[in-house]
Amino acid sequence: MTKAREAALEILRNADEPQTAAAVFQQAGNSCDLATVYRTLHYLEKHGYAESFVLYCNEHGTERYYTALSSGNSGSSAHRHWFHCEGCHRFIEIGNCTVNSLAKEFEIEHNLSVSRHILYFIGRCSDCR
Amino acid sequence: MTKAREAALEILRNADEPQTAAAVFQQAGNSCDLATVYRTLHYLEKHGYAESFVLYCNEHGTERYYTALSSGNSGSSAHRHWFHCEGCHRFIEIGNCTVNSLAKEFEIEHNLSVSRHILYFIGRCSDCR
DNA sequence: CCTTCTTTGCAAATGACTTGCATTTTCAGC
DNA sequence: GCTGAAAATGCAAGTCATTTGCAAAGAAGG
Ligand SMILES: [Mn+2]
Ligand SMILES: [Mn+2]
Ligand SMILES: [Zn+2]
Ligand SMILES: [Zn+2]
Repeated sequence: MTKAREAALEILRNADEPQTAAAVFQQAGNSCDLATVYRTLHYLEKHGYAESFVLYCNEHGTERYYTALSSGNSGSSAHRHWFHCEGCHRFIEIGNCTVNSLAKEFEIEHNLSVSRHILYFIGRCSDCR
Repeated sequence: MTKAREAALEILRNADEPQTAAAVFQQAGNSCDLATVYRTLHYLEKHGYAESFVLYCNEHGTERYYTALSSGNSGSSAHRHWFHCEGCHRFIEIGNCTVNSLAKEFEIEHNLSVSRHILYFIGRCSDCR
């Protein structure tokens, strides 16, 4: 765990919503190169410290968003899903992920394996409706 | 409905899985410009003839995939969700979308409105496991 | 025909993300 | 501590899906 990785992970952990590479870069105070931020996020995801999803929004286009995953080995956090507001572009966490059971059924039905799934809502939050 | 739009929509309707702009372009036999294909897909989505989602895959990177939506006014097709195989990159349709009820609950709980949602599975199909 | 509005082709631009390469860190073993 | 190989980083250039400006081609209506 290098300094840059520790820093990025801490930023994700303290964030209350998914963060783009650019956001992490900025919060890191430009203390390292953007390319390093990208490589760092890849590392964190690959090693189970974070997960990501791509989301398209009219205003910001297509970007990858990252969230911390509580400690690869110890912690138990199931992964999370989010609602994204098209007005203020904030994220709101969606409660318990009920997709796993659906995935299980699908796996059996088709004799295949689902390694992960992506789910998110798009709409307008109470402030922006 | 121009000729190019009709052609693109027909391609989406005949496809048994989501198509990228490049795929539509190619199937159209390069009969029109790629830029036109993009504009056409935007048109189809905006007017309820198609829907899309962005998906990231190691091999093809981040791309937008389109599917036909049975006829904006008449047809009744609820939208669909897909499983994407990381081995052969084929898509398999996931049965009935059970996310709407989840979205409804979320709307009430947070007093907001969910206009759409994105859900897909990633994994390996029976041929590729 | 003629005018006006929309669509298209072509080429250049955009922007998120990736990569090659030279330089710096990290860190295990001495 | 010192040393060398392996891993990480900065910087700059590249990639690639997607978008956009603009002028030419079509469509619609009178
Ligand atoms: Mn947004
Ligand atoms: Mn794929
Ligand atoms: Zn909002
Ligand atoms: Zn497969």
